[in-house]
Amino acid sequence: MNQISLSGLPLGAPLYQEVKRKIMESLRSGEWKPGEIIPSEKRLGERFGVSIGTVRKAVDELVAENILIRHQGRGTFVTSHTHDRYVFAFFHIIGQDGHKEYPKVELQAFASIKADADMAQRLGIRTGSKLFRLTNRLSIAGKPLIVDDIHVPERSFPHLTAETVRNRPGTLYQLYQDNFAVAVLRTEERLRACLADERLASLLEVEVGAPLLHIVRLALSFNDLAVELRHSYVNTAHHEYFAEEHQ
Amino acid sequence: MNQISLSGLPLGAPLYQEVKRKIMESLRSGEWKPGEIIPSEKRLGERFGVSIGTVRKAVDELVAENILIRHQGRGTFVTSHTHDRYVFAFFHIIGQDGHKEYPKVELQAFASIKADADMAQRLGIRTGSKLFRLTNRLSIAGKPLIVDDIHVPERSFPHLTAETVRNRPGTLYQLYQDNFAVAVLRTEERLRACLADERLASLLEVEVGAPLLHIVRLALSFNDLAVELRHSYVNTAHHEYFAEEHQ
DNA sequence: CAGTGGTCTAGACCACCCT
DNA sequence: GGGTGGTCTAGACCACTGG
Repeated sequence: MNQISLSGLPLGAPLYQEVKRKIMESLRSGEWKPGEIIPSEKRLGERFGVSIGTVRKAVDELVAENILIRHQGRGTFVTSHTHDRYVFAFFHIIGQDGHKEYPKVELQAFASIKADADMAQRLGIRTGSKLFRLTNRLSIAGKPLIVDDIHVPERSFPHLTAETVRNRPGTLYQLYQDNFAVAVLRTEERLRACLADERLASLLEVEVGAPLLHIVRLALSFNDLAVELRHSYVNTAHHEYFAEEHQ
Repeated sequence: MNQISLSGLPLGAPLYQEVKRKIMESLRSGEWKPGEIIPSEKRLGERFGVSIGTVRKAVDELVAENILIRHQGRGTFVTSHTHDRYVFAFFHIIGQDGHKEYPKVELQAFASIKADADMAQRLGIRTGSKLFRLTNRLSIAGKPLIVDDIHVPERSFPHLTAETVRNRPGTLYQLYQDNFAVAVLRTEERLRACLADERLASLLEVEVGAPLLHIVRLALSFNDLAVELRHSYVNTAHHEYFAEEHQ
């Protein structure tokens, strides 16, 4: 059996992994916040007692994971959720021409509910825990395109209200980040085809029984903590879900 | 306007990019074939007249792109399509339990056709060019799961026959690689929901009008050369398409 | 101009694999 | 043991940014 140190890294782990872990710890603790600059590589090397090359290797990995961003001549910054970034990273729906356009969002419903077994299992919480449930309708060019049923644990988003959601300046993930210090770093999506029921048909202005793309998205933060469970129903008559695989 | 050198890289490009380009050129030319070992980093440094660190940076990127694989103590190897690799990299369908199982494949049809405008545009060839069209049916536990309509340019796969396809030892991508020196490096997939027509209903043993996941996959090789266009129709009653996004 | 990240070098030492 | 990739260092120089 492998020995594991308190940090969660194997004993004798590379120095740069230790540095990376320490940087992530500072990010998680809020020492450096989204959008802010972090110390220069030289200073980080001094702080952790390693050479610049070792800091670079740690930062390289965090940049590859889109947690940090380097700007030559300016410095290294903590990645921040912005509208453009959201559209680039997490919004996978494109038009038939391959063009990506972010839709207009209308909040349809906001409620406090209790997690059923499926939700609880996916979110890693106890069945019966309190959740907020939001329903959004997304439209492009005035035509409904997507219905999102979004579930977030109340515990992570205390005192969230429909007004807060409705009046947010940017995307929902920006709201999570700015108002609740919850950083969405990664998503897992599971897709299937389904048929529109009456509610979806009405919201999406399609016939009952029309084919829809059903996406179950789990959004994760540091340490793979699940922060949001989202069911999206997409009318793919004139739009598609795009995915790329680099072997 | 930026100046571009003959190699396609901007003038004054980093040395390691030039090294990377030269390594890829050797891969494309077949100097090092899939599964084979390439020269050690020390030898590559001597060959290209750069330090080991620079070679490492070039190889790092090719490893990140899954074109090369490093094995500590053994050497660096050209990535080869194997069954496991295919399942890991390109087969995105998982069971409801999250388990990935590769299906049994039956060739249903094999024909020579001419590219229509849509196929030609996606494959980057002329309308009317000759294509092979293969139809596969994939089943798990004896139940039909996926129908694949596969189109490849005859030019890239001379003298391909149904027998060659039927008697291949591994996956289709292994056949491309081993018999035609065509390496699939990357795929782009576009997903939508559709309804089963009579042919699909019959092949997948579902009702006409059942919802299916329709995947249009474009497989690409070096220089983003399109090598295969594949329409997959998936019965997602008990399986899902899985995608992950790292912010 | 000073400070930052980006590139490149040269070499040391380690862990690992094969023979 | 000899060769390989993996880590780490120390320093030089370049390109870019901002004041």
